[in-house]
Amino acid sequence: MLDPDPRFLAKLRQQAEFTDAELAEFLECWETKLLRKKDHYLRAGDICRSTAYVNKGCLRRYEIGADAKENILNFALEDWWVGDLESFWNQKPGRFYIQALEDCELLLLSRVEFVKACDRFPKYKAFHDEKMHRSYFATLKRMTVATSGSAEEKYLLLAKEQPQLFQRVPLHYIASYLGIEPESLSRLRRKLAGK
Amino acid sequence: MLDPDPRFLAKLRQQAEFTDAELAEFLECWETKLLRKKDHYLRAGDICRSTAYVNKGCLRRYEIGADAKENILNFALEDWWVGDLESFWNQKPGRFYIQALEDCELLLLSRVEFVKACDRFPKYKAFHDEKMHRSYFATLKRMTVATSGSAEEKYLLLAKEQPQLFQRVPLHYIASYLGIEPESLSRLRRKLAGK
DNA sequence: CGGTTTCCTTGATCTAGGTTAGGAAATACC
DNA sequence: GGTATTTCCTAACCTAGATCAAGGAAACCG
Repeated sequence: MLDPDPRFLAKLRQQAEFTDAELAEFLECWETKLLRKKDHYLRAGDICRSTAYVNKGCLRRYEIGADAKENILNFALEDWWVGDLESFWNQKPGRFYIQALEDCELLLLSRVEFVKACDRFPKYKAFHDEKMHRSYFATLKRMTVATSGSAEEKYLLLAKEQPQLFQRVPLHYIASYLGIEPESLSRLRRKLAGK
Repeated sequence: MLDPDPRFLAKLRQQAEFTDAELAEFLECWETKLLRKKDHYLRAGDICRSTAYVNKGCLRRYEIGADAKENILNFALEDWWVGDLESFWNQKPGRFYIQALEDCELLLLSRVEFVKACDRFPKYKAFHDEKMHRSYFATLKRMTVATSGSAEEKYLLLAKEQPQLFQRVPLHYIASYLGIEPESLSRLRRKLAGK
């Protein structure tokens, strides 16, 4: 049934300090969700009703700006968490889209089960809070990168930090993530290749 | 001695649900810190050892990028909180500078007292967590604004949302916040004034 | 009070990246 | 197997904002 990535279990054992017995009980609350390429896990206006772990596949999170352009905030590969934490937190409609770029397998814990689990396993609540903090700090760092420096710097940084993305994500999505047009990315790559 | 803004007390009473007796005890742990214009409350490399409330004055939070340029992340007026949450959280050196733009009066709760207070008043811990979440969600929103749209759009948005800033903060700092050069801001304002 | 910063503006020039308009290779679809 | 769509690239031109250079006004300081 549920067939979690070993890293999923390792995290719960190490970071949330679950025992094997607790883990077995906890996993009962989770369910598997399959997404076909291009399916959306979440759309703007939806309320995020579960926390999700990427067991298999690759997704992108984006929003649509006032100018009707898609603006990619991040990609999620295996062993990442996806969702709209704000919407999940306050159960109000969010503004993000989360879409599968490949066929995906997500592990879901519904909001209801999440609340129960936080109650039953305080260690899990602490684990989730910690995740939220890390996510906050990562966003702050990302903001620094996004607002300062040239497209070239941002490209080189991404190439260094997440080279796997280039094997799995079309370049025009990478361009959107970098905040430039596909044409500019193409030019940039040609320039860098010629060096 | 401690002479908090009424809004400071109101927040603790309403959001943290402190009783008057608890409040009196809690306030004992706080201290006042005065900053002269241009003094720094925090510098890159410092460990943030207190959580601070702006009782009076105006500050800017900025970082210095790889290109040695100052990059302003936000301003803080009265009734805002300032600090480096990441550094305060994990007690490691941070990368932000926080500087007084006017003579300021801050109310500080040291890290040590903070930990005690979280223990003694779980409601305060919840209040602080909630603040942290709001701060996270605000950063996410700010990221959207910062990475999409023209300088003009960002300027008009700021003028609408924080008009008080223009009375108290030099324009070249506003320019830095908007991610443009002072010259560009000057030209932009002339263009808008002529309309 | 005069001198030095700090702050704002203006003009001329430059450039990264946007825009527009193709067109070819790779994939998916019937 | 052939058509349609998606993905990726190229080239010519354009624009927002950076950069460089200069000057003036206000605030601050001895």
